[in-house]
This record gives sequence, C-alpha cells and structure tokens, in this order.
Amino acid sequence: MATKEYSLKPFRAERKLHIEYAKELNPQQLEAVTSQPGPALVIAGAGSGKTRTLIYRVAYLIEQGVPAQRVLLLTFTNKAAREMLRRAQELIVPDLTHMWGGTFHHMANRGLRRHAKLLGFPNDYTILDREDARDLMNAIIVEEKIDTKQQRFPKGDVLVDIYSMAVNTEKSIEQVVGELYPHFGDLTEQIEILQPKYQERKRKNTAMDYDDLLAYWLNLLQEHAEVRERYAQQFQFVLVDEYQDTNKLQADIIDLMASAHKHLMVVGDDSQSIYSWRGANFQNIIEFPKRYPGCQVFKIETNYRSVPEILEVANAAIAPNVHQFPKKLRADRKPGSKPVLVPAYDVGQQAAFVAQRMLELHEEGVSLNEMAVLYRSHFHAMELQMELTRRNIPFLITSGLRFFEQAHIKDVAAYLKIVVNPADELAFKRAAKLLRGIGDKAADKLWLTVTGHPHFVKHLDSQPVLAAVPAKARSDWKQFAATLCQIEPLKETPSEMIRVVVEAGYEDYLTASFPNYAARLEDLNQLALFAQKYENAEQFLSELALMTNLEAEDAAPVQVGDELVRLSTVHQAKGLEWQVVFLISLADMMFPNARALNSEEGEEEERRLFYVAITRAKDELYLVYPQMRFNAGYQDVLQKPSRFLADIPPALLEQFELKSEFAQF
DNA sequence: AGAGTGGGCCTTTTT
DNA sequence: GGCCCACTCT
Repeated sequence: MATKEYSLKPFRAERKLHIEYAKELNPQQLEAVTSQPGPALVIAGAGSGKTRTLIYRVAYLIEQGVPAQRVLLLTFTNKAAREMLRRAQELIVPDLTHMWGGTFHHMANRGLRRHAKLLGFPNDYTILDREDARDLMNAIIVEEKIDTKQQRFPKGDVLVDIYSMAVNTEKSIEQVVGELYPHFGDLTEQIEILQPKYQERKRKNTAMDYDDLLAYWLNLLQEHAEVRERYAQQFQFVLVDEYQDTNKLQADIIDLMASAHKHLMVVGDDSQSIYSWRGANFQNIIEFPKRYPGCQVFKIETNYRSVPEILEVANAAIAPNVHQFPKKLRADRKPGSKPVLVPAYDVGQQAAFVAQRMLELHEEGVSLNEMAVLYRSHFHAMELQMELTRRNIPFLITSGLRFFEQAHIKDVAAYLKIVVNPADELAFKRAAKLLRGIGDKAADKLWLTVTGHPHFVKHLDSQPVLAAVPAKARSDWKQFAATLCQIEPLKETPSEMIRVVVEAGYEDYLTASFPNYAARLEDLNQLALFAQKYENAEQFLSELALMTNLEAEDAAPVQVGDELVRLSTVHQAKGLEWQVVFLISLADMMFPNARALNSEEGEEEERRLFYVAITRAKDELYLVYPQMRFNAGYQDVLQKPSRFLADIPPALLEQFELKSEFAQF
C-alpha cells in the first residue's frame, strides 16, 4: 500500500475550484469543510447542516486530489452513508465507489471477512441477530442446568444485554451488573461463568453476534500490527458522523483506524446523544479535545430547518439539562406558527385528532410524505395505526420488528445459512423445526447426529441420519434434504436459492399455517428481488443481518410513488425531518419512559430524546397527550402530562381546544 | 414423552 | 407480538 501523503492546499476563495464553497456554505460550515488535516471536532446543532458539511468535506477532499479509497466515512446507517456519497458525487466528477462508507458493524464485517482467519475464525461465519443470540443463550442456560425457578435468573436476552453492555463499554461484568442490574448482584459469579460458554458456543457454530463484529475487529487491530498498519495507512482521512452516539469500543476502533495519519474529523451534537442504553457515551465527544490535544473545534449553530417558534420550544426543552456543551442555536428561517399543545381525552381521541388534522393538512396541500408521527415506544402507535387504517390514510411504520426479522424471512434465510455455514446450529434447528413432527427435542437430537460431517448437505439423506428422524417426519425430511442439495450449487445466486426454497415446500407450509400467507409470499418475492443485488449468498446474508430499519424499507414491498405518512420512534427518526411533526403520547411515564427515570442520567437522556423529536419539525409541531389511561376492567385513571411539557413557557405554545366531534371515540 | 395449540398478560429505545 | 403455562393429541 502506497503511503503517499495528500496534503490540502490552504483554502482561498479566489482560487478556482469546481464547487463554490464560499457561496454554498455559511462561514462556520466553510471553515470546517476547508480545514487543514488533523484531528477536528465539529459540534453541529440540530438542523444546522451537519450532513451538508460532511458531504462538502468529502467533496473538498476528493477535489484536492485525495483518492476515494483513502477516505473512510462512518455513519449511523448505511443509508446515510449511501446518501452522502451520492450527494458528494453530484458535486464533483471523480468516481466515489471505492470510498469506504457505512456503519461500524459494516466496516468491521468487511474487515473480518478478509482477516478472520487470524483469529481462528473461518471467513464464512454467520451473523447472529438479537433473536438468534437470545435463543443460543437460552439453550446454554438449559444445558448448563441452571435452576431458573428457585431464584429469579436472568433470561437469555437479559444475559446477552449484560454481556453486550460490558463489551461495548469495556467494563467488567461485575461493574455492569452492579450499576445496571443490581437485583442480580448475588448472581454475578454465575453470570460471569456463562459468558465464556456463550463465546465458545458461537465459535463452535462459526457465528458472531453484533458485538463480536466490533470486539473482534478491535482485537485484530490491536493484536495484529500488519492489519492495523494496512488500514491505518490506507485511511488518510477518517470522518465520523453522529459521534455523540459512539461507545468506548467504537471510539477505540476509530482511534486505531486513524492512528497513522490522525486526520480524524468527528461530527456530532451532545444534545442529541440518545443511545446510552447501548453503551454510547457522550463523554467521547466532550473529551475529544483531551484525547486529541490541539485539535481544531468548529461550532455550527445556525439552524436552517425549523421556524424560530419551534426552535424556541426546543431550546426551552433542553435547557434543564446540566450535562451539556453550552450552545445557542440561531434560527435562520422567517417566523412561522407556534407549536400547538393538544390535550386529548385518551389515546383514542389522540389518534382521531392526528388523523383528522392530517386530512386537513393534506387538503391544504401538504404532502403526506411531509408528515410524521413520533413516539417513545412502538406500542404507543397502536391506536393510531387502527385509526389511520379506518380512514384510509396510507402510512409507513418502522415497527419493532424489522422486515428481515419476520419469521418467514428468517425461515427462508435459515436454509441459505445452512448451506453457507454448515456449522450454523441455529439455522439448522430453525429449519428442521418447520417440518411436521420435529420439535425442540428431535431437532436437538438430529443436530448431534449430523453436525461436523464433511459432506454435510449430502449426508442428510443417508441411512444413519434417516434412522434418527421421527417416522412421521420422514417424508418432510427427505424433501428438506433434497432442497438443501438443490440450493447448494446456487451460492452465487442467492435469489435463485430463495425461489427454490419457497417453491420446494416453504410455500405449502405458509399457506397451511397463516391466514396472511399471500402477504408473506409477496415479502419473499421481494426478498428474492432484493437478493439479486448480491454476488453470493454470504454477502446477501451479511447485509440482511446488518441492515437497519430505515434501509429495510427499500426492500419492503411499498409501492413507489405513493404518498405515505411516516410513523416512527424518536430513535429511528434521528437525522430525518418533516414539514409537520406530531409528537404523541406525551404523558409522564410514557415519555419520559418510566423505566428510564431510575437515574438522573436517565432523565437527561429522555430529555435529549424529547429535544431530538421537536427538532425534526420544519413548519408545524403538535404536542399531543392523552389525559386518561385505559385501565382494563376498572375505571380509567387520570395521568399526568409529560414533565417535559412543564419546562416549556406556556407563551411559546398555542393551546388547542378539542372540538366535541373528537370526543365520541 | 414430545409436539402442537390456545389463553392470559405484558410491552423502551436497536446495530 | 412475545412469553409462559396448561391442556390435548399422537
């Protein structure tokens, strides 16, 4: 790898460049975009053109002659990376396809597929999603004969969460349990003993969970100087978006990736740090100047997104937080209308109000695509979904379940996984249990008889294996074995594999098992189309596991051209914007969430979340709360408006009086 | 004994 | 939709 340094000429407005930076950027943005190499921290408030700054920085680097493959752009979603590259590409001529861009997990996976052998892992490992990790952990709890009855023992998903937190924050399990799971304090030792078992089991199955991708990648960079040097040399410029939501593990990876040149530019906003429960630590951004002494600091504080009335509410909402960089967001836009406070009787009336107002706005000419409903938790949107369906208002919801996490998608993917990685115990058992007459026990037994065989797929149809198959499952099993043999040679065309699996029997299973089989079949059809983009099954499966909710939409069957209202959690709305935003279920204990209030930091994070939600709105913002909570079987109980609403001076809001027509629900 | 089904109760945020 | 448990069917 050539290690030529590409230096940047000092920016001078009069010098002829393709892009007229000084015209297209404000002075603060311009300063960051044209800054000299070296560590740099960009504090960019909500709606201040953070993305724009990054795009222009990329374009500027390329225009200065830096080859695309020497730039690394880390973003929160792959979609964000793609979007930025696309827009940077529009600004300049050179080809950016060789630039590395994407999420941390994406980058780690890309590196590990190349170098996993150094860690004793084959490079065709499977990536476990949350559900897989939980199932594996539960299996271990059973095998280790842990008495989960006598004393409340954490379930698989809780254990996985504990380990995840330890890995991502680089803390000990004892510390994590002590701080976040004190009620399991006396089980600490047992919890510690199980972690290596979990690690071993994944290794045996040649599988990695999300945390392993990061942890092993960091390990590779730390322990293998040749790998570290290779990438640290390659990436002369490293850009990181949403830096406030990185955790210790990710920060360490960044530091090593940028260790040769130290041309590291991180961009973020401490007020929008909302992922501490995933180990994110906004101390990373606060202490960046300490870790990189002499770094340049840029503040971008002009907000182009929202009308001043919305911004004032946002500023008031975040003000009570003690732990933040002092900053003053200035509005650039002309005055518009005040945010509206809407007390609804209950969630039903809340839904009715939102739907009604949407229709009115649509009449007034606002596109449905420019409206969004945001909430704290997925289930807060239930009534609204029903209401919108009743009124024929088309909506797109990024639900708790991702497109790719749905059972039928995972079932079919399991077939491909078995062929790609015959050590994948979870995939094998999942697929086997779909056959009639095979349940947990039979699947366990069969796995023990088939695992480790060199000609795994062909072996399934052999005499010794057939003997272990329950009699009533025999014919299904034969079909299963035949299907796997059939798709094995098709690894280069994952979409074909999917079609074969569906036609060879999965379709029959769907029709027999689900009333909505047609919709599920259509999903699988879309999945096959989506798979065509990939060169082989392994790539396709990686993508499937690492895709975010936002990206999943591109693969989900949504008719193009249709106008859709967006329903989303605040977390998933990060980085997005709409003309009109409805923020619903603003009742205390719903938003802020009751469980987050156990600590002071918890309340501050909820407040940042509230701030993120408010700053998604460009023109109109509705703050809606239900006053009554439905109490099954008993009288409804009164609930308090969110404590965050009390921090907003009443003069900044317009009070909405619900007309009686809403009260009938 | 193991597979499969249905009811009751709860639901934070996600790569 | 998930989880747990009780129940029936084979």
